[in-house]
Amino acid sequence: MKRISSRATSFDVAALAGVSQSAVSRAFTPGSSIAEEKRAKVLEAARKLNYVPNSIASSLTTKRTNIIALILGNMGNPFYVHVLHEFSRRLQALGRQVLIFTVDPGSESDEAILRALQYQIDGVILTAAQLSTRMTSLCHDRGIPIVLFNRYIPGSDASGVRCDNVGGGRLIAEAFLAAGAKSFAMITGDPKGTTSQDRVRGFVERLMEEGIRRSEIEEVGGQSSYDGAAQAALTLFGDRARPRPDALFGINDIMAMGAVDALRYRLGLKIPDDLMVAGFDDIPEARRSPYKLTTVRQPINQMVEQTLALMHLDEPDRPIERGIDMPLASRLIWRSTIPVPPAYRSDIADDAGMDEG
Amino acid sequence: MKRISSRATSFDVAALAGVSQSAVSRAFTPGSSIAEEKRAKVLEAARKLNYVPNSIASSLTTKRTNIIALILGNMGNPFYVHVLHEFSRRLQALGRQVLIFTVDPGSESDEAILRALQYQIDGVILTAAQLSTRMTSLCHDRGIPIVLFNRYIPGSDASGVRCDNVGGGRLIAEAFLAAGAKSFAMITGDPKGTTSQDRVRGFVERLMEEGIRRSEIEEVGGQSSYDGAAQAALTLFGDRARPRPDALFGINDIMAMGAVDALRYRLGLKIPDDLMVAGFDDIPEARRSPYKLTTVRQPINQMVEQTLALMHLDEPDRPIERGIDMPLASRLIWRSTIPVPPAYRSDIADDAGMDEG
DNA sequence: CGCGACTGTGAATGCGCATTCAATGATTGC
DNA sequence: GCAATCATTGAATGCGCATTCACAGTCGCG
Repeated sequence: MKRISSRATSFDVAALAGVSQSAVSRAFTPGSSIAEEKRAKVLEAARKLNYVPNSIASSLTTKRTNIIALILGNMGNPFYVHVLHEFSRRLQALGRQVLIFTVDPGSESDEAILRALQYQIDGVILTAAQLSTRMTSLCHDRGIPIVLFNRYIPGSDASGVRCDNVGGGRLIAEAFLAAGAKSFAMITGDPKGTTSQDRVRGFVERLMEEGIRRSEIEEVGGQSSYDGAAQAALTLFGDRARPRPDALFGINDIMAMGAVDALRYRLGLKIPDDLMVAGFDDIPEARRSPYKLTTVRQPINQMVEQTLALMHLDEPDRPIERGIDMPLASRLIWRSTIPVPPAYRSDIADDAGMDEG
Repeated sequence: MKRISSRATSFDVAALAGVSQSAVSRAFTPGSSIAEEKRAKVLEAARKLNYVPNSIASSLTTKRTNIIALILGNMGNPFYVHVLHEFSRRLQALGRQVLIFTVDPGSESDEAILRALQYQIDGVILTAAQLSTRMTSLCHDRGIPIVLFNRYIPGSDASGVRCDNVGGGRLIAEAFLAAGAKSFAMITGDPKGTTSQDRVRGFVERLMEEGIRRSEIEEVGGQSSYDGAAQAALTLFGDRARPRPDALFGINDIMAMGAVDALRYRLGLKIPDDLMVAGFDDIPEARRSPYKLTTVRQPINQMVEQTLALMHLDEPDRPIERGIDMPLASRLIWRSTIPVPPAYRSDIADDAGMDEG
């Protein structure tokens, strides 16, 4: 059998149903003017022919493909996997589909956007990747909304959705201080990403308010992955000669998890007895028994919701909002990697009943 | 600014370059007959106009969209996330993109395939979901290859790619037996999936060869997730009155991990001292220190490779191979959740240097 | 020097559908 | 009962591009 075989077209259906091609098109277009009886006849004929409307052809006239490009920079971080899942679910419910573009973490996404543009996508969601202003205007000039997820780009026209990373960093510092920590370390991620930068900034800012000098806060950058963080933890804490910081901030949960495992299993440290640790994101994995990570929760659902709102897919003619950046509130989740000070006892996370889904 | 704004077309470019629209088309089609000098002129004009070829329009004539549908049934299992990542990378390298369809685990994927068909995708990869034969022929009739990944459907025309799950189940049983286990339990997943069924079958088969009766092998089904398995582990082992099996087979790694954590942290059991555990898949997470799961490795790269080969995207006119099902060999990875018998000492996994990527 | 074999080119066509337009019959309001 | 509205309908058109076709130069080889 030939690969390009007989796919019935709307004309074929029209012929079988004894109506015009217009009628077939109307039968499949909700809200268009067609007699119920005729529509039934058309659908019946379509069924007989195994007719499936060609949405590629239709988007040629409608200018809408119902495809959203999702540019993913770091699938190794479960946070983005959950984001992907959530977008896929929500967009499918809205009659849209997600077209995936993966790029190397931290690298330019220009090439991916160019490819996306060829598919005439209705919108772009960008996670974990850089973006040139040229690409932003390329999209905007065509009326295609582009939303930066979990990041922003200073001076960029593109709108972004994120949580208050600076505030979250402060919350972590606050928690460490409340638990009595005196010396601090950080494992940071992509130095070009505003997300990592902001978390560091809030964290450091708060510590400096307590008279701690920036130079006293040890920092090691790693690849934004479990293994990268494990490596970084070893370089930070592996040297027995140096005094050991008693609080470690992992810039995101997956890195904090890598650090925790390295500290425990490679260096034999007890957490939080020898050393307290915090993460950021509150990915489902952070709740699991081996970790019980104290962390800052990102409001993923709200963030997804706001992203969809910014794209206003149902009102394609509305002008695109430029440069919007309203950080959502983040919240500290107390678990077991920081000793809980009495004042916070009532805040301890009750993870029972929370399903990973 | 209007949402539908000026996207330059090949005619605009042609006008600016002083050539025909055909020439523009040729300039962007590798291997077509056009003078190098003219091509340069066209590209220059295209650059000036920010022209991006409309691949939607072109696929109307070429009948190829370069889009592959990936139907995902269980994003909660990291195994499928790695699969997604791998397909995305490989397909992008081949100039294709992945369109995501998520369905509820274990549910029918017919509706998703119908939606995929509307996008005139060039191929379908199906993971973790059921499939009716009607959909298979719908795809095949249109010359669209459909490959079942990590499963097969008995009597179906669709080809599949998977590893030898029966053999893998046997390997697990073998390992338990070699380590001296006498009583056995299983936590199984989707009862409709051949993957779970086959692993169980191989496992049970091997045990029965040793004179163990099927009825002696305890079994609890759970949702195919970390939490589902944790729950199942509690119902299996939570009852102190009953004698405790000394070997537990988690039908995949994520479930084995859920079980391990529940056993350790909820029931205070030591692994492998009180109880040995094995998983299946060898996801990167299984290597991590808290788990060090003894498991069966699925050859993901080979499986992806074979899937692409079955779709032979570059030879669209070649007839589609029907009902192919050649299980790939799987391999036992010894880690720490089963005591390693002397005979297997040399097989212990050396995970150093293996990066999660 | 001459004729077939090529290469490069533009005009024209069609891919499958949504939409516009004008026409039809049906229904309503007064 | 008559004009005015309304709901349906099909023919025709165009979306942006690849491809076919016919034609004009070019080249090679005898």
